[in-house]
Amino acid sequence: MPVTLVEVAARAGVSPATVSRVLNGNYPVAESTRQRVQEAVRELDYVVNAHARALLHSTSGIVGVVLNDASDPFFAGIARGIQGAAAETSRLSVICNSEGDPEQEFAFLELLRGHRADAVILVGAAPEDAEYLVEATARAKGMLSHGTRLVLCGRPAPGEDAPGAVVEIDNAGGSAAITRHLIELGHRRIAYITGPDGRTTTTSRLAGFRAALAETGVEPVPDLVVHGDFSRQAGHAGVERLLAADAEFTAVLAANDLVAAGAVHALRAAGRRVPDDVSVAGYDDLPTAVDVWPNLTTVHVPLEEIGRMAVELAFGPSDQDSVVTVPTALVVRESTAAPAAG
Amino acid sequence: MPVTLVEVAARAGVSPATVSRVLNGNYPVAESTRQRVQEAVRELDYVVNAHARALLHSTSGIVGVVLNDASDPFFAGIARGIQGAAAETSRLSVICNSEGDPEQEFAFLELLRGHRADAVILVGAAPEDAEYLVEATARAKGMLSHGTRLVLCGRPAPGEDAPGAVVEIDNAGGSAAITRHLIELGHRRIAYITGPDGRTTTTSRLAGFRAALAETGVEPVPDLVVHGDFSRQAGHAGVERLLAADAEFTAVLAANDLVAAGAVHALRAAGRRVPDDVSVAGYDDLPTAVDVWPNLTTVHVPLEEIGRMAVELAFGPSDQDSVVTVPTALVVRESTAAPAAG
DNA sequence: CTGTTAGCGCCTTCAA
DNA sequence: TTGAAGGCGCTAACAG
Repeated sequence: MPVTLVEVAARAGVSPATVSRVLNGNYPVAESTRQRVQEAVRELDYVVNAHARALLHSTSGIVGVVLNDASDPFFAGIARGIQGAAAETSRLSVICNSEGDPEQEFAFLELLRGHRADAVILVGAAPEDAEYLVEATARAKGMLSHGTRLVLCGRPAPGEDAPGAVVEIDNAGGSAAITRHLIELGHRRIAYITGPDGRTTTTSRLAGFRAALAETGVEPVPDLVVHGDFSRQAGHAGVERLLAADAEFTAVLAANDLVAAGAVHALRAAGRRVPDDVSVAGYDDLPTAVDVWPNLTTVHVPLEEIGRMAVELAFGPSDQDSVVTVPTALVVRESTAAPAAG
Repeated sequence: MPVTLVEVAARAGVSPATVSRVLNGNYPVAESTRQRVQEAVRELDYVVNAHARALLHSTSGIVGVVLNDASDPFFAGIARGIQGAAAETSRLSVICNSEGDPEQEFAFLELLRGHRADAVILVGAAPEDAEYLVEATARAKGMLSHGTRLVLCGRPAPGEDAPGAVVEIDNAGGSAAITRHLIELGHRRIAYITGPDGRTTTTSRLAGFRAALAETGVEPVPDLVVHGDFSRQAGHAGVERLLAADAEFTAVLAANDLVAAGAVHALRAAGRRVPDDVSVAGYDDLPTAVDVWPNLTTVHVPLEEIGRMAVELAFGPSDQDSVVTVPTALVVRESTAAPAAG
């Protein structure tokens, strides 16, 4: 039903080729002809068919983004950066929520390949099991060999031989920094509420925590590490579990700010003051970190910038598959303090 | 560079048409042939070119979503619903952040039209000026006449004659309900921090507030209405302005939860306890509402459901342009209480 | 059941 | 400076 270039040509009394030339502007056309064509375009409200164009160029102007859940503020921040950078170059970003499910992730990859996405950006932690790794690497090679750039964002490369660019977050470093902060304040018994099992982000943040303990000679207490995911509920439940077990701790380090928010909530519900009785620290510096009271001490991760960087890598010179590691920064606010004396 | 159907056909030793039939499965093909074709598809890692297909069908499997900012939890919630519903029918949702700028909004509409989006969903408040209305109505007609369904989501139809389906939120109703809640608690001097000027949502929420005052005979105090936008900063600044002006109020009603969070913050910074000294209420029931302490009394808006509904309207029977109004519900939590005696 | 043909809307030679 | 012709990858007739 939409208007075609031929109709525009007819109306303007020129050939289709001429219309095309006016539209693309990369070819000399007489001023008067150009005027007539542009008028016809306006009158008919014509817009080029992106598909027909994509068919010729075998490029679509589409950037695929696959992430767990775009309504999660972590992903939302990165997606925002991607979308902005993509829009600046007239590209459309297609956001796909995989719900963290590899099946869905692959299904979206397939769909995006069908749409001949110019690039696909995979955002967020990846599963760590071997099966996934093999499959993912194979997929990655498939995309690349079919002309779609692949960028991993917030996850490490699946293996040495896996192609594609990578924007990594210094999770271990940030986690170590915030752990040291707690230790410097005088905390020795620090509880840790983890992210979801078997994801790269969970592992590296936990590793940073442990590294900082080791490095400063603070003895790790296995019972103080409780499992969670990246949700507020996990933080709440984690603290409740610690409390129910009569665990002794003066600080809680959470896998992210959402978890920290839940932890603060549970602590308050149990009558513990934050930070007077227990310090709480988060990760990611999500917008919510300053809604929580007391405002969360956390690790800042430049989400939007990470998204923009991913787009740059996707469309920059692709001579080598670059790996960029984004630094993180400790942000001290109100939720951490020295432990109560005694 | 990607593999084409012809190559698959060559490898399988059949004609392109046969491959097409196997792929689409809507035509009888001998089992043995099918096997051979499928094997070739696998070996070559072939995926149909969605553009070539779209060219034939003049349908693209793309749902365009235009909103202010996908990282804003309000939009994120709706977008999530849209994305889920779209994915269930193998459609790709394309999210475009217009930053609330009509220019950008129109630019995206254009882009999406170029991609022959099957439907476009416009999410969030619309500007109220006449110029925009005219332009928007014209655009809407353009899309429709070119075969793209249009759904407005969280904004009223631009005019009687404007085509397209609409999912409206009962903003005035929810606002009135929460205002009545405050009045019933005993509040008479209620401050109101508005959303951004000249947007439909701002207007209708404010209207609901005023209607409830009128209906219950509480005298409105113009000085207690301060302007804001939908951000935390606005809430903070709004309260600071009220305080600086020595305004007397026992409750603050905010245009949304983000604003309410900022208001709580500013009140606490000024030494006022919430809800003991001042009650605070928000709107939208965003995830953050329960991170704020005290947990926010607010109006629940079923964001994800609204998104799903928009998709249903987009692809449902289009005989008539339906208008659905989504009800809202008061959620009483901890941030509101009776005013201090005296 | 399978192959051949034509054409979706556009752009890019090649000629004029 | 402009027009005519062919083809991008796929599918829907139409034959066989």
